[in-house]
This record gives sequence, structure tokens and C-alpha cells, in this order.
Amino acid sequence: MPELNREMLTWLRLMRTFHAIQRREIAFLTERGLSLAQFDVLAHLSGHEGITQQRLADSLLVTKGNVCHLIDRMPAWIERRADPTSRRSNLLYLTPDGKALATTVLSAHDTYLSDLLGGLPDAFYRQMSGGLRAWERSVKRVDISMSEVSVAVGGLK
Amino acid sequence: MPELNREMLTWLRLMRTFHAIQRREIAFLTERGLSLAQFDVLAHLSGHEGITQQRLADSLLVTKGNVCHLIDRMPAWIERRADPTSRRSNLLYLTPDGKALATTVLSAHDTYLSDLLGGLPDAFYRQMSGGLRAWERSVKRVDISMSEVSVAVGGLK
DNA sequence: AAAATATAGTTTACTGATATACTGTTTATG
DNA sequence: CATAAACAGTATATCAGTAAACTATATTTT
Repeated sequence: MPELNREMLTWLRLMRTFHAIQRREIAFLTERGLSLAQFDVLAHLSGHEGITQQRLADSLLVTKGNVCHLIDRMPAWIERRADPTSRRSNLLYLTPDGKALATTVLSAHDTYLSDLLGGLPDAFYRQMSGGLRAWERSVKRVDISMSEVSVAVGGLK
Repeated sequence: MPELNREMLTWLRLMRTFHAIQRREIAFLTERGLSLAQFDVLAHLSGHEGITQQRLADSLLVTKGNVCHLIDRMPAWIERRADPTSRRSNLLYLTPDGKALATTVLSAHDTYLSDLLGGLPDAFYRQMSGGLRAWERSVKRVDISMSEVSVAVGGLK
């Protein structure tokens, strides 16, 4: 049977909280005709126009293939322009429509999330941020490209 | 420009922590030849053999279509059996191979996660769990099937 | 009992993400 | 300088997930 020790219980809590918030964020964006992925692209681009697809992919922690496909389906809002310094990269710019959409949706999104997430005492957020940062640091001891870990933990003896 | 108030910063922290942990969990399972979705199915089934596909879908918070497709691709580990009480539902059972796999992988997964997530003082987990529970409760004021919200927040005036 | 409705499962079409292979371009290096 | 290696982008195949249409079976209602 599953061992529900304190670490696991806290992790379950974290997952549930994450999903509760994210589902609402997605619902909010869906009503405005945007997917979360599209919103992320618009949001990042509106602060960093003129970056390459690769840089956008890095920022969003997704693959360049994903960005390519995503951009393909947002032609009304995003434009690929030639990079004067390199013929292999594209520079991404918002179209006027994209800029307009980004402005309104970003600000509404901000208001919505702040309202959704706010309302608890200031000390709560300080404490929570600190705790999460500590946990994340602790988790990152374990490298993501592990092969030893598989042996050490999953392994024999 | 984005307003990075305390709520948003805490949310960013939470997302980062969530992804840092989940990426490692996925890497762990991938090395053992399982996707996270497959693991979830095995894990739930090994504690609840004989449930229907619909019940499994409900438990995992996914659609029955997803479960159907998922089960289709795990024939070595999962078996559909006729429900003696209803000809329209299937009952899901682990095959001997599925049972064996579940046993070893579940326990290794448990050990791995406990090690990954553990190591901080007990008070940390108590405090974090409590904080997350409070935040989740507060978030759930906002109903997920909102239409008023879209007007109230996204809206005019 | 017949008709309407609801339910379990399947299928299909779509989005989103990955990995991988492929194209073309740039940069290193031998 | 020529070739090899790295890099940006694209294309393709695959895996998860959703929604919606469809099939077959149960259940309710009239």
C-alpha cells in the first residue's frame, strides 16, 4: 500500500493546489479565445519583441518544434521577420492585432489572477514563497539528467 | 508591464517547484519504461482492481476517452473483463505481469519521491501543507464553471 | 410495452508537447 | 580554404489529453 508520509502528503497538496489554480486560469483564457500556450507566447513576446523562436522556446521551457507549430497557428497575432544578422533565425513580432490583444488580455489576466490568488495575509505569501524556494533548491540536488540516480535509488541493493 | 505582486510571485514559485519535482518524477518513470499517465493507471488499479473504465477516469480526473486509449496501449499489464452485472461496462484487472510491474515500480517510485522531497525539517512540511490547503480553499471560492467571472473581471466597467 | 433518456465505452478530430530526422546557415578547425 | 560541427527552423511521428459524435446497453417515463 502507498506510504503517505509527510513529504508525499505535502506533494499531493502542492499538486492539487497547482491544478486548482491552473484549471481556473485556463478557464479564464478559454473564455477569451486563448489557450494557455498561446497566452504564454503572447505574454512573453509582448515583453520581448524581436527575439528568435529558439529563445522563445528556451524562455517557455518548451522545444523549438513546439514553438514553430504554435507560431504557425497564430498568424493574425505574430509575425516572423528576417533577422538582419543571420539568415537562419527568425525574429518574432506582434502584429497590431496581436499587440492589442496582448494588452487587454494581459491586464485582465493579471487582475483575475491577483484576485484569485490574493486575499490572504501578507505573511502568508512571504512564508509560502520562502518555503517553496527552499523545497525547490533541495529538490534540485538531484540532477535531471540522472543515470546514477536510477541505479542508486531504483536499483539493486 | 507585468505586475509582480506578492500573489503572482508566490504562484510563479509554486509553478517552478511543481515542474522541478514533476520533471524528475517523469524522468524516473521514463527510465523504467513508463509514462506518468501509465504509472497513474497502474498505481490506481493496483489498489482498486475490478473498477470500470469510467470510474478510473473519474479517479484520475481525465476523460473516459483518454482512459480507453491509454488502456488500449497497455495490453500486457491490463485486462478488460466482462462485468457480470452490466454488459455495457468493462472491469479492469492487472495481468500477472502488470501486478509484478506495479509492485516493483510503485515501491521504487515511493522511495525515490520520498528521498527527493524529504530532508527538510518536519515543521516545514506541516507548515507547507497547511499553507497550501488554505490557499487552495481560498482559490476554490471561485467556481470553475464561471460565466459571471468573465463579466465581472474581464468586463466592461 | 414503447419511447425517451442516460450511461459506458469507442472513435475521431483537434491541441500541445516531445523527440528525431532533415534543411539550410554559420562557425570552428585541420 | 575545405570540411566538420553546431545551430535555427521545419517536418514527422508519437504520446497525452479534450470534446464531440457514435454504438450499444440500461433505465425512466409515459
